[in-house]
Amino acid sequence: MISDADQAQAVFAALADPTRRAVLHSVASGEASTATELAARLPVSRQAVAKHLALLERARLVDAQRAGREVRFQATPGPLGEAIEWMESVGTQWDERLAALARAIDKP
Amino acid sequence: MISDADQAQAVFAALADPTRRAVLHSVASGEASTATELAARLPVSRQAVAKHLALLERARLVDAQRAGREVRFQATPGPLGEAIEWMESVGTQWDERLAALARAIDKP
DNA sequence: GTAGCATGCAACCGATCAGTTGCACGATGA
DNA sequence: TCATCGTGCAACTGATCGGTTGCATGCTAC
Repeated sequence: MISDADQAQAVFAALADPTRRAVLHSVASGEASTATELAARLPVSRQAVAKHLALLERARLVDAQRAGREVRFQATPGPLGEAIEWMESVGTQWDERLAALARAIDKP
Repeated sequence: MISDADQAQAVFAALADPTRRAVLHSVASGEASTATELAARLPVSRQAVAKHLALLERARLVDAQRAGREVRFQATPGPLGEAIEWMESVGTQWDERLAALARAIDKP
């Protein structure tokens, strides 16, 4: 089992690469759903796309489904939400810190 | 000028490393705010922390302020929000896709 | 002024990553 | 059946990254 922190980290790592984000975008919008289709749209080889899809699958951002001789991918919504939650929790710490600073300045 | 997409990408790349997330967490919560303080709390050298802080600063997640002979860092809330917006926009594409799929299944 | 502390800069190492090419395997359709 | 197409596996290269050590610089306090 992967912990929430590891899950969020896998999502951030997956989203850090521009090509991978393009792959995810194409899959999420339904423009393409197999490695070959994606490679035709992007300026990289099919193998490069396949590697990105494998990484996205490990991060649980996409899901693979075999259909005959081809493998179709689709986006799964869950993990993105967890990453957003993490970011919001850290952002809240920010805000509290800034609020505390503001209070400290207001009350001398 | 850095575009929004590049900005979001810099944030994701910054958040992909666990040590860097620990650094950001400590800075955001106000536990430590100089490279030396952070290095004392984390199992890495001061230089490693300094590199992480430089990267976080490039991603505009923290802000440096010189105070005499030391440099204090503080978190800046903006870019995290942009990254969240990007994730939510992609997530919305997901949801619309899944909704369309559900409609297609419901209406034969 | 001088010792001490925080920072900055540079070189280096090992690991990981993005990408490629080449080839083998399995399903499909004429 | 056999040519074709999509996929999977493996090896390789170049670049980047996280981390270290060593040394120089600059502020501070006694």
